[in-house]
Parts: sequence; C-alpha cells; structure tokens
Amino acid sequence: MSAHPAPSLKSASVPASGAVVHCSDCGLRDICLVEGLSAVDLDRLTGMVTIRRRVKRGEPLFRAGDRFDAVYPIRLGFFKTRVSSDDGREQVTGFPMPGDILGFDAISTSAFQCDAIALEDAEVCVVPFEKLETLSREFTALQHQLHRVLSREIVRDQGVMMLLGTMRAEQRIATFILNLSQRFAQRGFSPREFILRMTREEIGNYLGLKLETVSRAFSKLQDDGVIGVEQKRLRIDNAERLRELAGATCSLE
Amino acid sequence: MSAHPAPSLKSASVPASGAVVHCSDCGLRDICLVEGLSAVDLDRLTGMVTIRRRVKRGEPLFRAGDRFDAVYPIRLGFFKTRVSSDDGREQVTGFPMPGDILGFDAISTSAFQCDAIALEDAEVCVVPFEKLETLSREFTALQHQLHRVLSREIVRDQGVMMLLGTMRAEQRIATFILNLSQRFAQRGFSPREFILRMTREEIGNYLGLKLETVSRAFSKLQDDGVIGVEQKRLRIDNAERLRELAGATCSLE
DNA sequence: AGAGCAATTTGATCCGGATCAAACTGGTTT
DNA sequence: AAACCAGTTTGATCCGGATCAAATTGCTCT
Repeated sequence: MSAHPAPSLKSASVPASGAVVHCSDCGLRDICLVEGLSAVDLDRLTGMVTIRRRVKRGEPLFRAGDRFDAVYPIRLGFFKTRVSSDDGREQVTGFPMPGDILGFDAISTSAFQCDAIALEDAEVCVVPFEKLETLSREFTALQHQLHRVLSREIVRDQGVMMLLGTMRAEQRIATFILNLSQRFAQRGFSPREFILRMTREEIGNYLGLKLETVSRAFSKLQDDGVIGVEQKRLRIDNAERLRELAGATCSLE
Repeated sequence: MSAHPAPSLKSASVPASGAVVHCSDCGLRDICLVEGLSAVDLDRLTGMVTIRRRVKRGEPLFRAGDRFDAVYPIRLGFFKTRVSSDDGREQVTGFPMPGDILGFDAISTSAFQCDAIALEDAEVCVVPFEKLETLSREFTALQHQLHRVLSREIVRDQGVMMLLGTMRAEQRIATFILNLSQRFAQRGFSPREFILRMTREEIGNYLGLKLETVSRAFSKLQDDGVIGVEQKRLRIDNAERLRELAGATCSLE
C-alpha cells in the first residue's frame, strides 16, 4: 500500500502483482469464468485478462451510469453492490467476494446499473467485455461458462426475491449466515467461523430489515446457542439448527 | 379451443400456425431475441425456431426440475414464473408477456429453477438452447442480443429487490401498475387501459403483500382518482400522480 | 493515550400490513 | 334458474418489525 508514492483517490490499475497475468495461474479458476475449461484451452486463452485493478476500502470499482466496457472477476476482497432510486432509496443487491464477477448488469445498456463498493482493500481482474465476447465465440467452453455465470446470477436474484418476499426477520438472517458460510466453504475457507465485512446496516438493507432488527436477531441467535457473534467475527455453533431456521434450500448463490 | 378433439393434459407442440416458422415474419422481432439484427442476418437465421408450443391456461410450460434444453420466447399470452422452497413457501418472480423469453434461469444447472404457468391460453416459440449457442457464435449480433437479454433480466431482478426491500405497499402497487403499463406500451397496446391477467393473490405474492392489502391499495388508488379498477380491467386516470406515487425510475423491465 | 466518531446493542413505543372474519360478485356447472 | 365456487372487497383486530431514544463499545486519527 505504501508502495504507492502518489496515492490518488481514484483506484489504481496495475499490471499483475509480479507474475504474468493469466487465468491458469489463478487460485480462483475453478469458480470463476474459466471453470470447466480444459488445461489446453486455458493455455490458449491469452489476453482475456491483461491488467488487474486495486480498489481501496470504501471506494467504488464503478458507479451506476459509468460507461461499461469490462467485467471484473474479484481476486481479493469483499464488495457490496447497490442500486439507488432518484428519490434517495438504496438497496444493497449483494455482497460479492473473490471468484464472483462484477458488472453483468451493465451489458444491457452499456452502462453500469449499480454501484460496486469495496468493503475492504480489494483487487479485481479487468476483462474487456468485447474481448470476452470474441473469445467466447472461439472457445465453446468459455461461451458455456459465460452463459452459466449469467444464469447463476439470475437464479441468485430469484433466491433474494424469495427471501424478501416470504421470510421473517430471523429466517432471513439465518439464510444470510448460511449463505455466507457456504460461499466461504466453496472457496476453501472455514464455513464455521468468518469475519462479516459489512455493517449491520448494510446487512439490514440487503435483507429488507433495519439495523436494529439485524442486531436483535443476532443477539437472539446467540442466546439460543446457534451462533456466536462478537463484533464482526461470527461463529456457527449449531449448523443443524441454523439450517432449520433458514427453513429451505434457498441458496442465494 | 374446441379444435382439439383429444385435449390432453400435456400442452401440445405444434408446427407454426399455418405459415413457416421464421423470426423475420414475427411481429415481436423488435423486442425479442433478434432485436437489432439486420434483415440480411434475419434471413440467414434459419432453424433457430422450428416449432412452437401451445400451453393452456393454468398449465405449466415447464416446472422446476425439468430438464433444460430450450428457451421459450413468448408469442402469445401472459405467464407467471414462481420459485418454491421445500418448506412450502412460494414466490412469484415475474409476469412475462409476449416478447419476453422464458427459461434463462435454467442454463446454470441444465434444469429449470422455476415453474412457468400460463395465465391464459398461450403460445411460445421453442428455441433449442444448443442451437442458440451455435448460432450466436456465428452471428455476432445475435450473441450481443442474447447477452443483452440475459443482462436485462438481471437488471429487472435488481428492480424487484429494490421494490421488495424498500417500498411501502401503495408504492409497490403503483410501481407494478406503471411497469405493466410501460410494457404494454412497448408492445403497441394501450398503456392506459388493460386487463390484469393475474389474481390479487398472485400480484400480492409477487409484491410481497397479502391479497387483502393489494385489494385495499387498489381501492385507495381508485378513491383518489388515480386509477379505475373493475375486476380484472384496469384504467389509469392520472398517470402523473401514479408516477409520483411510484416515486422513482424503478422500471422493473 | 486520549478525543472523537462510527457502529452496535438494548429498551420503549408505535404503526403498517398481516390475520381473521364475513359479505359480495361474477362466472361456471348442473 | 339454482347452486356453487373462486376471487374480491371491506371491516376489526393483532403483531412483527420500524421508529425513537439512549447507553456502550471499538476504531481511527492525532
């Protein structure tokens, strides 16, 4: 961080940290855009990612209205995405983490529809969308994967609608925790204990609840011995019970 | 309807009603999958749609879990899509109408994730997805459009999240009516007066409200001179006021 | 280390929409 | 035409979560 002698407010675009930028070297390749591609294809997949970009905590990777020309697989760090209405309401639409890809909402109008804010210092790959389209015409496996990723986002959104439309506060919170847990597990982190990168207010906004309600729900779950929360650190003590409370296969991802 | 001497419970797959099945002859081509394709491309676009399929009112075009191998642009009729959890909750996720395309949620797992139920006798085009992928590798314009349509669905879902997460009952209803109005307008129908193909209960489920609340909101808007509702027929009397109540550019489509 | 501030927790009260209940409407079946 | 039924409307009451308020904790910046 102090390696930047002229730290601009704007996030920096950087060539890969040391090594050559290539998906085949990336630890996230199994859950990212190139999941399922053969090693041979991977080797031939040159030029999809040429630069990466760092974003400081609290700063936007992009904002609604920005011109779209790339999507951004996350290398490092948590983000929140949010849409806002011109009468001032805001809705957090997700908390993407490493391996998730930002920017697909922008294809339809060539402009981003939401803000993507880094919840901690972060790094993303820059995948020029034209390049991605060209490559996916050539590599059938890449085309498949692109379609799968887009579709997965639609399915995820359906899960959120179900949550917002039909669940009680406690159930929403349980589902939220379980979802985070699963996504950490997929990425090789502990599903039992992790850090909540977002505030209670951001959680509440995402889940259609007020921050006080989120706090109370956490306290309740703690009293019931289901979880342990201490500030941003969360531990799952009774996964079985948590799943019961969440009620259903509503994966959210 | 009585033209079917052996009305099976399963919906019928039929060759095009009389004419050759081809997108270039379709009145919906400007809002469907081939929007933006040149006439030349359109002519070359053979074999994308070879059959159509009719679905009777109340019957599913597909159900969650069904094997996925085609997407379905709607030719005629309203649908509802809904997801359900194994503990019995249901969430209506949309009311697709002619020109909208059903089935993109299924790409990710090769199985449909939601039910698509016809709200009236309906007809859809059958677009084998493999065929669509093949063609979109060949026709750049089709590839673009496919991506745009997928992205548009993501944006639509974000709008629904905003609605469910931040709006009051009356605002939800106003937004819902306005959204229907706009979509009718896009398709060349009157934006001022139309038939609600869905029940109050279905509207409520979609909007995260109970049917009684929907009914009350309609009554209130009618008392205020904003709309006229009589059963399933709805007329917008004060579009300006309705937009104010909806509050913001939350297009939902 | 101390000041200042953002985030969190917890308590008390309130209200919008859910729930329960009943009457009414229009369409369909017999 | 009568009976039936799904859908809708309207009224009365209740409750989960919002709102208001205040104390506490833990960062961040000097």
